[in-house]
Amino acid sequence: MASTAEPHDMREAISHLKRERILAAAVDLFYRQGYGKTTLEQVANELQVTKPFIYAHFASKNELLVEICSRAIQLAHESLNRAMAQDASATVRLETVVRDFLTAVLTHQPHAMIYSREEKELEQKDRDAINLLRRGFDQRLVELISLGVKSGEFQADDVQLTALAIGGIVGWAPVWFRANGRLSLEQVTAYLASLALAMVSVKPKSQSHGH
Amino acid sequence: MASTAEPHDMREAISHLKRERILAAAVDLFYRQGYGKTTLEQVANELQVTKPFIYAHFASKNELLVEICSRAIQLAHESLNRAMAQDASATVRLETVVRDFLTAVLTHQPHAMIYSREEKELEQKDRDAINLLRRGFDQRLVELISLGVKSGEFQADDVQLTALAIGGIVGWAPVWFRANGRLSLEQVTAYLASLALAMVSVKPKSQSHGH
DNA sequence: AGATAATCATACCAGCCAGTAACCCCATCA
DNA sequence: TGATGGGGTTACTGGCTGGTATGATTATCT
Repeated sequence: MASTAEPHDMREAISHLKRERILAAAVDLFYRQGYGKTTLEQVANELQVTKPFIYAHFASKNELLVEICSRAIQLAHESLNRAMAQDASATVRLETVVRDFLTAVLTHQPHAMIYSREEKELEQKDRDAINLLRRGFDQRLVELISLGVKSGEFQADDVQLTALAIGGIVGWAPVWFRANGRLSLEQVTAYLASLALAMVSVKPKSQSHGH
Repeated sequence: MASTAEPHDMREAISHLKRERILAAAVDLFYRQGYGKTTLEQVANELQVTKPFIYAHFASKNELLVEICSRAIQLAHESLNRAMAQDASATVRLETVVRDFLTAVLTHQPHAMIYSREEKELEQKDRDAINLLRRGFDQRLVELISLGVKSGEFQADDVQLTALAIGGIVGWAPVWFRANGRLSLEQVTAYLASLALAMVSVKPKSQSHGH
């Protein structure tokens, strides 16, 4: 009787594992080829299985995309929540937010790219739900910058535009970042965060950004 | 006999006009629905014609996309050339480059968005040709910033990353910009240009950004 | 071991849509 | 008014691919 519980957990764990594998393969192919040019058979081949295997775990090709995009946003939001949770000056918090958020989108670069590229391929309702989250990011950034302006730490004539500009630096990073490039992920995020601070007129604490 | 020349010009002009109309309709639909979800019949409907009409002017659906993406880049490059041509300080030139470039991508917002979204849908060689141009933009920005650093106008520990950050502000703008939004295009470009200058530690000439 | 059930492959279907072939209409000329 | 031809439509095809019905294969339980 004690043995009946474990197999059930096992089943669940295996099923979960398979879902993850499928998603990983899909992410890889969608990232490299684009959603439209990727067939489910290619995804299956990558896993050495066949199409029905995928349909045993996902209802449709579109569901794969939805799951990938949702995760992209969730990851971003989690990092945002962590960064915002700390109780510190607006300067420190903005620096942390940019760094953490950049870390999230760059460590999950394919997810981020797929989301921004294939957004239009989603069903309407999925788009709406996801875009709501995006609005949230910009909104929180606005609030944070406003806070810094009020406290006298920041200087910004237009907090909205400033937030969007910072969003641009972050959102564009997955386009050009290469994991094995000249600079490490930490160096990139640190430097870009300092640039974000410069946009709100925070003088860089003249520290080298390492090498 | 003098009448034979004009009709030929006419023919050409008409053919050109038709191409432009087709492209305009395609841009509109690709922008709103995405390339993958848009059928050529929809494009034809938009123009009150039928599919073969399109094929009389374009060899394939893909050729439409290539043309649109090429134009996006060409427009950007032209504005870049104009801005770089002037003989002025690095500060003035960077300000102009960012403004002009932003103006280009925002006045042709759909082109810019289609290009960045559907890049993967292009044939390999088209992608290569177009991406070559993009590299050029970043490269020129790097050179310009380096120039400003040498002249003492700018301060930037890493000119490459700084250029990419500016590229991010510009490249991301079409994502959120709304033509009938709170701020005019001129206000947006002016403000974002000032933010770009702030990133290279150029103090804003404390001027209001208008309303 | 034999029944049962879950899992995945084989084999297939159906619809959508890019691209085409054949025709038609109308303007322009003789 | 009849011939010519180019521009456009109607009507079609063919292949690709998302999705599925069926069956083989293997694990699980009695």
